[in-house]
Amino acid sequence: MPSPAPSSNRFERRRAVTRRALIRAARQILAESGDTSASIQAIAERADVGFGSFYNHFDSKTELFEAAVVDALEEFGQNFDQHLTGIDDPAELVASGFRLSARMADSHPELMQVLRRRGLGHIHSDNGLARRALRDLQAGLEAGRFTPVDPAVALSALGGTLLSLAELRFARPDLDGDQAAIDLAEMVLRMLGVPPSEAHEVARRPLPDTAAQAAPSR
Amino acid sequence: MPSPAPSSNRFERRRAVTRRALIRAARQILAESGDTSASIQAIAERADVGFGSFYNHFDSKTELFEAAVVDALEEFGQNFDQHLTGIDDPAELVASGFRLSARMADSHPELMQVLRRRGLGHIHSDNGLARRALRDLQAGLEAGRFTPVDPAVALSALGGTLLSLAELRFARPDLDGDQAAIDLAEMVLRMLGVPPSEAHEVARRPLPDTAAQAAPSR
DNA sequence: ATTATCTATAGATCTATAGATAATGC
DNA sequence: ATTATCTATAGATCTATAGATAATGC
Repeated sequence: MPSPAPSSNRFERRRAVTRRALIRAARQILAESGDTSASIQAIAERADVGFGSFYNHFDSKTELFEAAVVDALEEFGQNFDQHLTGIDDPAELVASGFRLSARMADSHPELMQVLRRRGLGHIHSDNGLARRALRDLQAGLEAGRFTPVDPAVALSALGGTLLSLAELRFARPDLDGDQAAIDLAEMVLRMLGVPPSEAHEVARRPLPDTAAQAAPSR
Repeated sequence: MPSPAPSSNRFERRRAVTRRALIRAARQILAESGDTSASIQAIAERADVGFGSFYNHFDSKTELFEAAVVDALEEFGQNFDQHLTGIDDPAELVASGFRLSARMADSHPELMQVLRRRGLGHIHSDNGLARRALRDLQAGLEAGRFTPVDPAVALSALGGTLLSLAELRFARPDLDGDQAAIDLAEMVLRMLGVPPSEAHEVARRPLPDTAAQAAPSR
């Protein structure tokens, strides 16, 4: 869906380009104002696509915006894979993912805004971010690193705190974002059952160097 | 705002009735579908109010829906005051509030839906629910019951987990709601720094009997 | 021949306002 | 006399579709 369609003929590729343009426009709108009442005409214009083309790809605006959110969460998840390879300890994975997300408020503001505005409804759906979070949580539960609990409950707690961190960055720009992320990461670890002293240490382990990694793309 | 206007003359009272009718209609819409693109005409009709009256009270739909959310959160907070009087331990207050909220998914579904759909953006604003949460958190921090942290960060974490609990109830109706609330309350206490064994105990203290209290109002 | 995009447009809303109606203040 | 509500409506969108245009498949 986000990839340039590894598929066959030129028709399909052209189609995919139009679809992607629409989704990208929808993502921008979600990030900038979150106002999904923008007219289909305005969206098509922003995507630099003929008005009628919209109906070749989506039946309704709702459908388009849903696809845009899923697309953004997929990219969000891929960012994780890109930056957090090589970390084995589930507790460290969770804490690092948390802190990395906070930094994405600066490095990928569009993704972060989409998460903030639409993430809640996708905590328990299958998408690039939730899928990865659930995987890490389950690994931690099985390894005995976290206190046993229904994985869906753990996922709720993790997702909710992540969303609230995103919101915090916007409601209180005066706070030190990195420090707030560390504090919340430590709290999340305690929440999952990591002993307090250990949570304190794990949440402060150096992050993989984000700057050295691949560019933000697009 | 929610009270019948302790004010003076009949004009003002009539005005307040119309305004309340509009807010109530907006709350219903937020709870039922969350679709804020409902036409002003449809909203006025639902409120059983003349179409043009809308403009006597609000400049835009956005303004109305904002007012509706604040109104709902105020009622949410009042519900807390009603049911949690007499609890002194901040940790128990937080856990009980959490579990009480979960029950409100059944007893006050409209309030819960409004919280779920619009709560995130109000975690750090002054409203009936956040105000009370911040007060309890600060009491716990000052009493040394919670691990020291910026109150705004603690509020974020508490608010985020509460929202995610609301979402969990809808995404996974198969789960035992009370049990999930107890589990999450326990996790929240650990997150705030209450020692694990104590968190386990506090989260399971009997709740004040909700049934015996005053009726849901209106 | 097939398929996607684009332009133009009909019909259906929807918003905001003007002006009439009804109710209260003083 | 003042104020709020209500009804009616003009003007401005907005959606969905029909039909023309352009590009590729075979």
